[in-house]
Amino acid sequence: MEEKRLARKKREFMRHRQEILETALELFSEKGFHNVSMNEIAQKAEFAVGTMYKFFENKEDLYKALVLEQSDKFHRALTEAIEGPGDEIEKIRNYTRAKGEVFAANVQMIRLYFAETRGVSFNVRAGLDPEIRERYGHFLETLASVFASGIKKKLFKKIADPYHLAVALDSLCNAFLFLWLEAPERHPYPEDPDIILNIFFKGLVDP
Amino acid sequence: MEEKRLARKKREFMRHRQEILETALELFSEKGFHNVSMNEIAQKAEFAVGTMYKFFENKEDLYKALVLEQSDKFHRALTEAIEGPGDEIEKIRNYTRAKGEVFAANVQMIRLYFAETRGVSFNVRAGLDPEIRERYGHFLETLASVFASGIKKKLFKKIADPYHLAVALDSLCNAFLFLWLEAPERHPYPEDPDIILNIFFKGLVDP
DNA sequence: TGACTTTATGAATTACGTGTCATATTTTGA
DNA sequence: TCAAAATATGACACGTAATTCATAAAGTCA
Repeated sequence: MEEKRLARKKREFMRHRQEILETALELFSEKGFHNVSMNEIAQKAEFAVGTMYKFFENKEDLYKALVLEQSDKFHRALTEAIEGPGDEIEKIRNYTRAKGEVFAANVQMIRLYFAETRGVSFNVRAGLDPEIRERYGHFLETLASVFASGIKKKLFKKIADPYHLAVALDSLCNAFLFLWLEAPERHPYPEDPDIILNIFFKGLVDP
Repeated sequence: MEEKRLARKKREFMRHRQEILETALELFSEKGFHNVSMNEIAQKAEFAVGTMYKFFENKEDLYKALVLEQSDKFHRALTEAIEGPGDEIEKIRNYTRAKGEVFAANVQMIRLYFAETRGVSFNVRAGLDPEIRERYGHFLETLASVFASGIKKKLFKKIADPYHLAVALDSLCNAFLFLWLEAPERHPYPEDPDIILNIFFKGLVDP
């Protein structure tokens, strides 16, 4: 019974922690790290300020936990998409679709995610960047390997280095996500991944 | 003689103002708006804190002046590139080259510029965004019109809406600039714009 | 239920950064 | 050269927000 009690305690602890993270996500994504106070988070999450520090060492720690957790979710979804079945063209298509879907379903995360992965991370003095960036870099490598094998199989023309292709595709997805974020009704991307695939696959001028 | 003196004073004032802006650029681009104090800028620029307030109303005002000045420089260079001579293909090539050149020559600005144009602007509460964003949006329209006329002349295939093409090209440039920023020796872009043009013009799969 | 342990609370402490202003320094013009 | 005007200075007043901790509340178990 001792164990069960501990387990319940632990579960409860984790649930509370999660509630705080969710609240923090809302606030950080709306206003940015420096424009949100611990008091504000505490109030919105219905805890006392002091209680926050039972869950996280300090504000930066809370922020890091949040970004790591979220980016993990993203990278899992994307990796799954390109490691699923299908040939290389299919994988690229799946990746593009998955990226649109995950982001559309986690709008709040988009700003935060870009702020951290795109190197404009002015939020946390140091320490977060490396972890996130490395994970992001690793993911790009995985995507690059899809292009590499597609080129080997002659499915793709060798118009650029595979890693560069990965970077290019990813950046197109990001750019269209931004458009959509600003004016969802006017832009097609997460709805219709072909917008991106057309540009990427077809090329602008005749050979 | 009265006038001349005023002119010299004015020139000196402007020079000092410029020095402060340059120092602020270094610091902001390295650490971000919130992690740089007025004291720090003052010290590095070799002025007293109080003096800073002779040049700028407050910290936000200084930041705005900086970003506006810099983004102006950028947009002028880019607009020039696409409004210069040559057919549409040439213009796109010029734009891609110019973007690489301007950014390579203003490395410090890159982070700041992206932070503001990409909408991850958590830096300043409000007011700056609209101006910069509008200018950026306007610039994309100009670029889009190049694609539109290229399509009309059948120089380009109509694989996407011209505005989307503009967004796509711009985002490719940005992505490659980031790569270069992280590891200049390993990445080609500002040196060799064809990396981008290949991807953009050729397309990955055969028609 | 009541003594004891664990956890939550939020007022108080502490740290820090902006912006001010009385004073010091420099410039100007006689 | 010197007094008046203009300008620069930086110690400090002030506000804000992170973090702590003495105390209150809740939970545990005999």
